[in-house]
Amino acid sequence: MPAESMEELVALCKRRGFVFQASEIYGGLQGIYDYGPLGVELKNNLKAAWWRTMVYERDDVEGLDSAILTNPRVLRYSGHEETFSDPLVDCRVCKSRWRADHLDGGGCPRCGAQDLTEPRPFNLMFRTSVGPIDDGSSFAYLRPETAQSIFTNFKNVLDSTSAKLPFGIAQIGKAFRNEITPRNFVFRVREFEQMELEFFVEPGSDENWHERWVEDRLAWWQNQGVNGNNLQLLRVPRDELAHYSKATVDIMYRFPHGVEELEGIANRTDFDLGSHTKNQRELDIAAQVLDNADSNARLAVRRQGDKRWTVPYVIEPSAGVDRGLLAVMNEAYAIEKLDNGAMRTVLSLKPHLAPVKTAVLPLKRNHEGIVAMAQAIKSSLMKLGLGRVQFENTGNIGKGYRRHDEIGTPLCITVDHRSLDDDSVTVRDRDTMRQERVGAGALADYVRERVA
RNA sequence: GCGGGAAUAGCUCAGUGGUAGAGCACAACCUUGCCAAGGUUGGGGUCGCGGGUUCAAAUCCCGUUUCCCGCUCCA
Repeated sequence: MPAESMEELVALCKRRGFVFQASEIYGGLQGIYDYGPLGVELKNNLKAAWWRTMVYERDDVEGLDSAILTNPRVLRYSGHEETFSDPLVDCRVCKSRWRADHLDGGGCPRCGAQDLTEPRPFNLMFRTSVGPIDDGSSFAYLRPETAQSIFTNFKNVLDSTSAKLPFGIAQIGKAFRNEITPRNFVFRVREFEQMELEFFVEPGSDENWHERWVEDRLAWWQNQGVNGNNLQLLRVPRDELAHYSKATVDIMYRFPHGVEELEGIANRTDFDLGSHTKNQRELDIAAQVLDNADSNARLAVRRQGDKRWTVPYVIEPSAGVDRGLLAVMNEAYAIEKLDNGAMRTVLSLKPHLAPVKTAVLPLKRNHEGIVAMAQAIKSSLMKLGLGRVQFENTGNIGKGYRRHDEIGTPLCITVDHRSLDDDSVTVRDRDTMRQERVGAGALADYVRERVA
């Protein structure tokens, strides 16, 4: 049962330390958020799951971690300087906002009024000055997507790994967009994190690969605990496609605020490599690209047989980390009525995503023997390297369970009087609330099987 | 950026011009010992921020920031 509203999730995130408003003590900053102690664990786990699937479990993908500050030329030839800078005008009569380049000069398209504001450039890309002198002569953009630096590193990766088509380059990292309206918690924010794969294929095989990636990505989200009923595919209409795209399929998720994009899988054709390559005229580039006199690299592969240079097509599965976190949290969230009539909030996250893997609770708070044994078990579990193990000495076992239900801890291990006699503990399952008696010696395997 | 709503303790809220409150949560101790238990005690708020009106402002006025809801963008 997902949350009824975004507010419920926001409240839980704040209360338990998943997500905070950035710069909060100074009034915050619109569309910017910080991840707290549990949020960073959940986010890291989600990213690790993506990396495992996209890089470790394949032999045709390499990883990359490139810089955020980007030479403006990259974003000029990528088309971002052109398309990410929209002059906007406001209608003073009906208060609507329009892109100046979409107006035909006949006034406001809605009410026809001529009382429009002057077009104001609205740059969706952040820029910052580089070097000690801030006179605008030397600046860099904060990348608006992680994709471009994958393209600009195409030759580096190709030359250093002997990759052959089809192959991909994966990257997880921050990107920045000066959104007009940040909204809906961490759904649309100005500083966000992307998980992007650029998968390079032979032209002509692109449509097949596109379909395959859509299926793979849909399956992946379900493996993260997202119910397939809350996912749907949207084939983006031709007139709404991004400037680089031949076809895009969005994976839409039923967020608390509505059905919106969780991941986009685009067929970027040879637009990007074509845009960034030198000697464009010698290559057979299908996409319309800017003449490029600045690039010093040929971003193409040479076919073995006829020795022709080919600019690969690119299939791009591009997912939002923050949105993903919101989705898996929302899916896991439930408020349940217990047999005794009390309520509990439970976050039934998949164990591999849970911020805390196990909690160890002494049944009696001030009992030296029980507390010492619980602490010993905590350190031994910690050494398994499965993730966070928390020692929870609340003095009230029920409260401890409630707390760990709410943050999604899959297993709670309780040390009681009997533990001191027979060296066993009870392990309580988050979802069923059932307990099992486990010998301390068998605990490591028991836990490993269930939370790894 | 425009229009509408909101902001008081960690949370949920009460408090309509006169010395900031409750419940829950949190901390300590006692009791209990497997699903938010009981008792005692305690910490915590310049009422989002800035200005104005007033003898006096959480309260009235103006501005501002952030969040939420509608218009534009999209991972």
